[in-house]
Amino acid sequence: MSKTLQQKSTTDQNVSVIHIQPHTSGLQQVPQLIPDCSIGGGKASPPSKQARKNAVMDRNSEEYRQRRERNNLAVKKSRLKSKQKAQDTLVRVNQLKEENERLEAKIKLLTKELGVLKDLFLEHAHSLADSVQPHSTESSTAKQENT
Amino acid sequence: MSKTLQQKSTTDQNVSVIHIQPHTSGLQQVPQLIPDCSIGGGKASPPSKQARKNAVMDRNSEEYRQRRERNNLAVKKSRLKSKQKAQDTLVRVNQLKEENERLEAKIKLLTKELGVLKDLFLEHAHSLADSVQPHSTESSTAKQENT
DNA sequence: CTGAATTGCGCAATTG
DNA sequence: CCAATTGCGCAATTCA
Repeated sequence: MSKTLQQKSTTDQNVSVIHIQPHTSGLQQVPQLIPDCSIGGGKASPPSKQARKNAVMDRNSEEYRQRRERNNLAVKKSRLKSKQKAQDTLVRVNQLKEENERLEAKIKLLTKELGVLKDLFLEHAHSLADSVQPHSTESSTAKQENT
Repeated sequence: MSKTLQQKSTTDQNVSVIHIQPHTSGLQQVPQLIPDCSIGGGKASPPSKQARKNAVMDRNSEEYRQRRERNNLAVKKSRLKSKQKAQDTLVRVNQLKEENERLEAKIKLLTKELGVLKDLFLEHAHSLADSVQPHSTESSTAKQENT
């Protein structure tokens, strides 16, 4: 029942993996290094970031580590958010359930009240009928149920 | 808005990572190899599975690979289940919302009916009052609201 | 103890 | 380019 019993070191650095060839294995051979796609082309390649992406990017590169760390942070954030939302949904379900019970109770009450009033009405009707024609006790015993 | 555009290779094998020191880095130095904790001790170590666990377990070991594969499968299964449940919860929310609307509509209807009947009653009451004492039109105009 | 199920985490590909 | 998502595998734990 423990939820938070994992805490490697927060600052990563303990993973020390060496993804030889991370993913790209039998799918899309990433060009190991692209000399210079646009030598005298358009606007002169800004720094040289495009190269890094295609050149497997050193896993020791500071650039790389910074990116990874930022992404890890983003991932954590995203997952937290996701879990929060899920929990909120569960709460919502409970609220709706309660609301439902309240409504059903109210319906029950209203239905009961309605029944009482209708009965009273029938009695009155009978009284009136009796006072007009003191011998009719059969055609007015029907009741209505609303769905 | 595309959801499923990731498909490395399903059969793994493309990861080819080499977690030098997987997790245990600054937490609990796993003894690289335990000679024989209980040499002439208790009951003689059964087979040799205990060793494997403490001995970092070769990442090339078939034992290891099989375990990993099974776990990966279990993980996938578990996550699928988890997502399914989340989705079901969302569906549940919608069902409850609809149910709520139905109930509220019904309440509205019942309330209206009740109002009509009550009005009829008041009229009758007035009629009766008029026929008995033709000059009392103030003490019976109150209405009741149920909460 | 054993194997399946969960869970936190980091990686990489995508998406926005 | 950057942050947010998402599928995935690893390892530690928890369950059964």
